[in-house]
Amino acid sequence: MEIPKTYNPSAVEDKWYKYWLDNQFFKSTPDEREPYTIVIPPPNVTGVLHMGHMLNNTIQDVLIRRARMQGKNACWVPGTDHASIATEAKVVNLLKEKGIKKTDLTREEFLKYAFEWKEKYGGIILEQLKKLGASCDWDRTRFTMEEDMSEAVIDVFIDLFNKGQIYRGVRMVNWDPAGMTAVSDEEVIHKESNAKLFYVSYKLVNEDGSALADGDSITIATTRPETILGDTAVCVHPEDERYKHLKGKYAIIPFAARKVPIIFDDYIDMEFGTGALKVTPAHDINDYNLGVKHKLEVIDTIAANGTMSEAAGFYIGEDRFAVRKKIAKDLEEAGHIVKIEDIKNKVGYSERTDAVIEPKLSMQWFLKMDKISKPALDAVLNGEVKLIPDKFVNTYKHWMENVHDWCISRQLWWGQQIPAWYDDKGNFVVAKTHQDALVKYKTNYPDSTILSLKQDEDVVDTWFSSWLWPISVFDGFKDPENADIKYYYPTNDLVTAPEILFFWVARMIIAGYEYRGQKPFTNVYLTGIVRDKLGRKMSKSLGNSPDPLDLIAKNGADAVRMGMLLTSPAGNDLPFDESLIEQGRNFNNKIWNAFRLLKGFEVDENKAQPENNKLACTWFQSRFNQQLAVVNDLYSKYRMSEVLMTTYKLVWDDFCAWYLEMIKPDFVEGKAMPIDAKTYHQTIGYFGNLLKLLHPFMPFITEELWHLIEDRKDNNCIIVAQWPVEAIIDEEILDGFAHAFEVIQQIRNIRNQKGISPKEQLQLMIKTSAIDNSPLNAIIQKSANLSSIALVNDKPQAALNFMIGTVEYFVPMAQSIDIDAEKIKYQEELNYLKGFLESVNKKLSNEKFVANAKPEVIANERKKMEDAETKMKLIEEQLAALIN
RNA sequence: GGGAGAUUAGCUCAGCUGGUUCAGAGCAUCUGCCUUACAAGCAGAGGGUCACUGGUUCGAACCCAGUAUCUCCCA
Repeated sequence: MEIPKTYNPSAVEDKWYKYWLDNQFFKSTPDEREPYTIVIPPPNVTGVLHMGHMLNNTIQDVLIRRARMQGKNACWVPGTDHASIATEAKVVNLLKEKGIKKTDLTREEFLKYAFEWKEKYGGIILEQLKKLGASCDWDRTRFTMEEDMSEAVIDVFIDLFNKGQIYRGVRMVNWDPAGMTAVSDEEVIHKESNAKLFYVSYKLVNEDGSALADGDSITIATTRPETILGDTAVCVHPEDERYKHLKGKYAIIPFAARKVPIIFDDYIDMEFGTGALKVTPAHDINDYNLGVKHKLEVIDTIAANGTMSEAAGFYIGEDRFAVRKKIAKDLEEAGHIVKIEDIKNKVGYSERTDAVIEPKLSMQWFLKMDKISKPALDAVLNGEVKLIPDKFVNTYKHWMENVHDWCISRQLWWGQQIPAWYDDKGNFVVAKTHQDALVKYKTNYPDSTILSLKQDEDVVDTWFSSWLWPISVFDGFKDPENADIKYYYPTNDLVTAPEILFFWVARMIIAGYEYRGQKPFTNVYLTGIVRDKLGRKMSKSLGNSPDPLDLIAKNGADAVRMGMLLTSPAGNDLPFDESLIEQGRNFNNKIWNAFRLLKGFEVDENKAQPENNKLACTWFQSRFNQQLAVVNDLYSKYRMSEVLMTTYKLVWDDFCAWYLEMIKPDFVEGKAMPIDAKTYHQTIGYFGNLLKLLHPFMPFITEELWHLIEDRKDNNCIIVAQWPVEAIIDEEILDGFAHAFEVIQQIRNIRNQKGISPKEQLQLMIKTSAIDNSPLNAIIQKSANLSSIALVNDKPQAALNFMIGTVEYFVPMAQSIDIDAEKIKYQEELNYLKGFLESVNKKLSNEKFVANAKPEVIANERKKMEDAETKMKLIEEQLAALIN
């Protein structure tokens, strides 16, 4: 059968994925082996696979596959989260297209639509992960809104409420007028934008309303004139000379004609604007704080949907941004505008709907964070939970030490409904069911005759369910002593993006200690953000992200996986370029062709193993073991791209370029000689070991070749093959070959410079007294295509020379040798060595160096000196010979 | 405004506790090759004032201070 010259992944990948599934290689159940567990960061149920997922899940799959090969019981739990805001927005839009308004539906009807939507589209992203090769235990797939997981969320809410950790309160929240819900601080994206700064004059009056004698107005600066109608004070700095005389005076709000006090507070930045700030406690967090401090009236002039409310008194029902323009014009006409400046400021946008966030006072549920977060802070500081890279520890610490209470309610239907039950007077109890609530209510309010309570309309934040993920995927709430949770928890590694270090990772650690008394995972590997060439984050909205599935279809999953991991050190951004995938594809092809070579060998079972091949085998064995140790060490440090690069070079350079060339049989009269059986079988063994090292990165091609290179039984798959065991490294052999390779490279270099074809045989002479490198001479002879290697005492006539270490080599040349060029070469070398020797001598003659440096450092300097002197002597001899 | 991090070859990155002939890797580039596994390849080569300015030290890419630029987080 003819083996194609290039590797074709598309035929291979689906076949093996199905084979792995059919043989249940991804499946995990508790047993006596050591567990190795990863819970997936559940992708958003509305999501489709993007480059960030690719990176993230490839890393998880690499870790899982390696652990599996190490004989651990590897369990990767997949699933999705319900993403309240995003999903509800999707469903609302879908209904709108059908002509159905959300407000016309009951909660139950709406949820029915939402679940239908989830059933239809919610699993897409998981199917896409399969194309990538993700070896998740799909039987364990979970969803944050499924019944058991939701029950856990409600139980946790009730528990925390009973512990006094959850409270209800009025707070300034980030209101998303499009989503009609509060969002957390972390879900607000601040963007720089161009704005206008309006300078507006307010009339000043005395307490009794009479005009002031001197000057009659104060000018404030604001970017939000539409909030003027909610102003309840004007604030200036107590030290500000311009305004000191206004103590006890009042300002009149335009249009509203309200009389509000001039207050004094050193919060004010005297430099900004006019140094006078209009105070709108209902619509700005800082103003709100001022309002609390100075006991100001709060007038909420903007309604939930972003239009002016009744309380505004003017422009009622009109959108806030329309009103901004309108009121500016009206103020202008009324003579209140002093000037308008262009400025840049930061405006908050909702991560989910992209609407401009409106700070708004509203009644929300909060989780107190001060006490509950303490163990989670300690765990990271004392290294019980490791962040990789550890530079994130600082960020984590800073956040956890300044943590705000967590606003956990959302004004949505898609999510777990808050288990709080109200009577018509606003009294409430927290309970799991209506029945429980009534019982509790009777106890708390024995005088009430009420027969039914109304459940809170809101749901909890999605993170309030996903923070339980590492516990709830193993049913650790429903059945805290079950076999799964006891076996798999705490999990080992979590792989996620730094963006959600706080809203998810920190909170999972908190929940872990609160509910299991244990960390949820040991290592948190924080990936970078995948960016395009211009440094922009790859996102659907920018349209700068290639479709991962197209990339897979075009290049194969193995090539894409490799491309993703080639340049992605933990925590650093990954500037993605399709050429990286090309490199992955080329590498696949290289491996494929190594296989073709091996498969093409004719094996002679009776032929004895030649010395050359025996040596080559010994060398490769040691080289492999040496690099295996490096790889294992790099894995332990989670340096994935370095693992990959090390393996890449081991395969390409050491195995293909050196080893295979050494053992490749000669051609005699146009026909390849057979290879001896021993070398052949050893080589197949090495190739298998290399495939194992590659498997976590390139699962498909390695599985394919695993089966093509040898006949194996059905269950003998590389996915479950044993990871190679570290073995002895013969340093002497490695050094000897390193030296031999240098000699070969020098000879090839000479060929290149002199334009001598690789086919033309050359001679090599080695100056004796040098080390006896003879066992490797045969190898050098073959790889450099030499007719002979001879030992000589003196430099032969008409020969080029080079030095490796302190050994001199000569290559006789039929061609004339440019003596001047040779002289210059020697002279340059000599000059370099002179300078080098000088610097070494300077060190050694420095008393302080000799006194302070470590003994081995000094010994090293001495050796450097000696080596340099020997070399210089040799070069001087050669120079002298040339001149004669 | 506050905090964190970064700056090393054309690009993307390593460089541990300051000391090995210490300035490295991959890609890209250049030169020569379609040599019987692979041109998605082979052989070889050239690229750097380690952002800048000072300091500490016998010795600095590495430690310290300042400056510049960039990124991220928070307000």
